[in-house]
Amino acid sequence: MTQVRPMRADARRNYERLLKVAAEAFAEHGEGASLDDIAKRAGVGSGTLYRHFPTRQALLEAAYLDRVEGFARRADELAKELPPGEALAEWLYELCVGTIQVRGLKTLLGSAMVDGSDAVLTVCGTHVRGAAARLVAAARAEGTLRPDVEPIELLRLAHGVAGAAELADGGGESLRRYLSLLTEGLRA
Amino acid sequence: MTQVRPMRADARRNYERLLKVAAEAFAEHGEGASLDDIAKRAGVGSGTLYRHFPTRQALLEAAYLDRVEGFARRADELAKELPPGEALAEWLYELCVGTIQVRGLKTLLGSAMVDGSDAVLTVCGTHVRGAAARLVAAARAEGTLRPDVEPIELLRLAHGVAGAAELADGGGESLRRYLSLLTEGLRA
DNA sequence: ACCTGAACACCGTTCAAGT
DNA sequence: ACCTGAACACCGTTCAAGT
Repeated sequence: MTQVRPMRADARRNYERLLKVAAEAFAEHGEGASLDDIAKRAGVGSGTLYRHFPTRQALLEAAYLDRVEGFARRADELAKELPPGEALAEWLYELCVGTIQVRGLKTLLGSAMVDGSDAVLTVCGTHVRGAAARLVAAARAEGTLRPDVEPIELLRLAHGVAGAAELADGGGESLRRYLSLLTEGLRA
Repeated sequence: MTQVRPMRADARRNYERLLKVAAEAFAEHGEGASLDDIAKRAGVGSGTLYRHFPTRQALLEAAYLDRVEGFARRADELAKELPPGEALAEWLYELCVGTIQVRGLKTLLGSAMVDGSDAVLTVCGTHVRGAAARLVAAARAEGTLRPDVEPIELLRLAHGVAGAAELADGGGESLRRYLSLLTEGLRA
């Protein structure tokens, strides 16, 4: 393990300002938000932004890390409050709401669900996959979930359903309906 | 109805070259393909591109119109060959394959499925919604499809599932599985 | 009527100069 | 060690000048 030296005071200040501004900007303008604009709003040269976050993806991940951790914690909360099947359903619902409401989070969560060799060990991916795995295991043991469905598949399908609901009403009532269509199936 | 005067010969030539080049460019680089590049490759000034297609969306729609019409025709073919439920399933599958394989088509089909007041009467939307409506009506009459599912909902869900499959393996084997999970449901 | 391409505004990214 | 901001390349869009 490499030692992480503490940042210089000004660097740390810039880093945190960037994170805060970036979270706002991505939420407002989506994942395509202007990086130059983020640097300016944070009162920082554009080079500084690139020093801290070499790619847009890195900034996106850092900006929403706490939110993603929130989802992971929420999974365990729900697991205590509800029977496994309902906990899983509710968690997926809340995940979808976040996906739809916070522009930029969709891309981030999506990239945590791709089967690309490198993206698998992304911090964000670890959190969300872990949480899903715990909920799925419980629901399986309870016997309410098809035993052949993998956690990651569930995450991807929910991600897709969030997209479908977005097409319908930009995240209004249809989300709950579409999620229930997924769990119930389409057969007569 | 407004009379459509025939285009001047050079205009028509440019129009068609633009369509051809645009279809290639969108397929290769996705919906974000450089418009300037498309104009150059078509041997045309950038202003000419904007004259014919005032928005990127307009160009996208024109470039893939024949493909979308192809999907509509395919729906009727399948309706003759297969029992209604299977025809619907197969059509949705093929639609998803197109969505995944031809970059740019995803955005176009997606915009044909949004519930935005203006997008409803888009040419592309009319085609694809009409085809879905016919297949759904038959499957409903046959009794294999939940009677409360609207055609447009099915299109949106399939679109979402295509996205999910894209996350999995970029459009390989998982598409069939995810579509069947949707139709079968997730319950044990 | 239609086309061209220069002009403008904007953005991402790099890097030499500064502290 | 870190920051700044000018510089470069690229892109979308408009519009005056041309045929």
